Amino acid sequence: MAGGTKRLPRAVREQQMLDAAVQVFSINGYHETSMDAIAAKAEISKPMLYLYYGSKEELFGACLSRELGRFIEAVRADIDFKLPPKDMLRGIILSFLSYIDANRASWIVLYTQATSSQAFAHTVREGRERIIDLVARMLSAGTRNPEPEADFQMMAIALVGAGEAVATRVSAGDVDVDDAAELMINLFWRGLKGKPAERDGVEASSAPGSVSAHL
Amino acid sequence: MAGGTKRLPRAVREQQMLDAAVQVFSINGYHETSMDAIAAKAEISKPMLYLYYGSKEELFGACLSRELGRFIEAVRADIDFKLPPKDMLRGIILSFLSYIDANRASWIVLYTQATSSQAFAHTVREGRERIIDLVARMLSAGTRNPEPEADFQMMAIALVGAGEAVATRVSAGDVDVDDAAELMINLFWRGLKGKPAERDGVEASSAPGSVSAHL
Amino acid sequence: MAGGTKRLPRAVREQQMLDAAVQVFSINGYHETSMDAIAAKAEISKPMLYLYYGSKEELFGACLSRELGRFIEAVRADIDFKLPPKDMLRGIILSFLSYIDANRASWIVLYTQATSSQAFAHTVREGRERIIDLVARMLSAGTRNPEPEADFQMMAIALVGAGEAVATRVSAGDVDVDDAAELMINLFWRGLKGKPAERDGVEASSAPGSVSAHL
Amino acid sequence: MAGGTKRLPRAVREQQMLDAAVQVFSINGYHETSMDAIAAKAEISKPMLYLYYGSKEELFGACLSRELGRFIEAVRADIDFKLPPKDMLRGIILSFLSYIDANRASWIVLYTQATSSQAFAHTVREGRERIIDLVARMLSAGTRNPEPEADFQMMAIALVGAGEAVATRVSAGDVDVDDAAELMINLFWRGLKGKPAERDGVEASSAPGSVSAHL
DNA sequence: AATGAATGAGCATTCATTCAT
DNA sequence: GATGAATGAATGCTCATTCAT
Repeated sequence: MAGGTKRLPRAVREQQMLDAAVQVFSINGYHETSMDAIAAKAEISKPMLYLYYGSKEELFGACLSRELGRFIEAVRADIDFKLPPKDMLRGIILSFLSYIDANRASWIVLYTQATSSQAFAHTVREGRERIIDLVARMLSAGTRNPEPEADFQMMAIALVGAGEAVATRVSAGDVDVDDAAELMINLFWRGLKGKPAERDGVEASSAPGSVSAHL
Repeated sequence: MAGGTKRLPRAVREQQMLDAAVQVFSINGYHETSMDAIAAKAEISKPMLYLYYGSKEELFGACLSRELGRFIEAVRADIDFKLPPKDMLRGIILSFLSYIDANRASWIVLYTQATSSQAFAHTVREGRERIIDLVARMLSAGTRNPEPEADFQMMAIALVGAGEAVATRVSAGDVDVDDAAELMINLFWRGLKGKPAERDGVEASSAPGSVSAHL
Repeated sequence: MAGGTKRLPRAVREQQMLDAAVQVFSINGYHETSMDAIAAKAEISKPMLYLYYGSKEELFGACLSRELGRFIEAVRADIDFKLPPKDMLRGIILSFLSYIDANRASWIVLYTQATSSQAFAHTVREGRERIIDLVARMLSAGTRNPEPEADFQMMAIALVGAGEAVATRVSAGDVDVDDAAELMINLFWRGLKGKPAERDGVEASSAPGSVSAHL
Repeated sequence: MAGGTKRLPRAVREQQMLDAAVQVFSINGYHETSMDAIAAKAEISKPMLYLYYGSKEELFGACLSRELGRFIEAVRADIDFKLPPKDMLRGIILSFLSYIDANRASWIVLYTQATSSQAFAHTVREGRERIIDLVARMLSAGTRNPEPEADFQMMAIALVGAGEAVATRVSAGDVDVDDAAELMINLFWRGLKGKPAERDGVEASSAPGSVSAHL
């Protein structure tokens, strides 16, 4: 009734399939999703899926790549290396969380799914690495001292990890993006020692009410 | 005739099975692991597995619970709420990372696996929540001001997320536990504004060479 | 109703399966036969087939081997190298044709099937080679002169080829085993030059009525 | 736009397709060959195949017929019923083996393939029958006595069977055509009783060195 | 208490075949 | 005349799960 037996150009079908696949995979997970289900969702026949993507694994890989690419692009595009450090940090955190908030179903779950099967561990790891590198570069850009490269990398890992965790809550609808972002910014900017009520400006590490004073 | 058919007390059998299951699950993942493989590893018959655990899902759930419990217990046991804030932070981070370092195969992979299937999302979320609560309470313990409960919760989420990300690297053997711990402590304690290089003592937020000065 | 859910020892089931498989394969051919069909015929479930034989190919291979073995054994057992040459020839031809006559469905068709898929060409070739060697040895045993080995081999190939062709007719019910055997014996014994009509004893190559006299 | 879409006269296309089909079928076998593969080899689209031949089965049938026809024609053309019997025999054997030797890929394999699927058993049987009739007629032509028709038929079956077996070796490159032909001629001409070193002329059934003396 | 034997149900994958252009 | 796009229908194979012993 809806779609049916339309003759579509290759490129269109590809996206149609990927859209359906991302959707179904993200709901049921990789293993629990059958090619039948994807075909049904895409309103095409199973052979088409195989014709275009070869196998379930490759199809998932294609989903992963597309989503990964979009995500990284979105984050990268929002970074302005000319801004002051803190604003850069704010920018990347907001970008990160916002993207995921706007693409919950697809991204987080795909991301989650992908980590479970060794077959995709590689792809995900690579994708995450790119984000981490981005963040590490940002950290590195904020300083002139030759801090050890490895340290920035490690910090980036922690930051991104924190971001993912918070993002998961965001995507689950548990928390508000802006609140979460603000909190992360403060947390990472001045640490637990100087925290957190102060929204900005006053950076007194000994400000009254700071957690650090007591923690 | 004789071989293999030992009559073991229930409790022993249970652990024997769980040990085998954890091991196989952690290597191959939940879906890629067959009950046959587990039975073989445990050197018992499949019906035994079903007799004791009812289903694959329940068996995995049992693995998850046991490992989760051990992990949380290990971390909790290492926290001393009477220590000064920073030492508490150091303690929990070290405890967290050390445990995972020592139990890589089992824990991280199980953890990873568990997140992929909706069936276990609940259990994992619950387990993580307990850790987060622990951390949140720790944060809360460090202050007297009535900071909003939710903020501590959020911070804890970020902290634990960072911890998990770093732990993954630790368990992969990519980084050294102590180095990672030190870096996290500094990062979280004084934030990016503060200088990570300094190992301790000197907490000057304006110390030369601090990342914060430039980032 | 008939077989059902009996618990049979491994060895029995194996034969039961092989019997069914040989039967179905021989009727429909390798490719046209589905594992479902075999399972149905054997009155067991498909997983059993896989448990016992691993794959369709292996199952067919097992059929092939069993039938091949039986056939070769039957022929070999009937050869008496102490008999006079012509009697040996008669013996092997009769044995060959009789076996096939008595096991039509299974053997010939299997034989035919097997040649079609490259996967089994090897096995069949090997089996045929054993028969050919047997025949070649028989030929060789009848002479003292050092005829070139290769010549006996070649002759054996021709003989066996003729045997297979005739056997196909026998198994198709087109001709009578004894008539066919007699004719082959005469043909091969004295060649086209000799008279095929004579049943025995009189071997006069110039006997009136011999084909050779005129062909 | 330009490439590949040549408008060819029907007859040419038909041969082009058949050539491709024969080639692919002979390499991979009937079942293992997909229409896609044939279309690709013929450098046309699949619908063309269906337009011209209706179905895979019919296409294969067409291949079979063409090759069968060529083969029979080749053999028939080489028979000269006016030659003396033995020369006729020599002629047909040489013709038979030579044709196959020169057309290995196509013929033997097609032949082999065809026998496996019941769908073509008929066609092949018919083709073989024509060869057998040819040979039977030749045998019959060599004699004046009214031997039972059936006996010539039977002998022809054996002869052709032997021929096929030897031909298979020839086509496999295992043996030389001329050697094989010479051996077959001798074998069939004077039988095992009077054999085989003597190339010709001397037909003494008791010639020294003959297998017959001892076999 | 313990297991070898057995299966229902499902899933990825492949083709021969056909429209719509 | 020629084809890219599309599919219905099978089929091999696996696995969680359960009896009968």
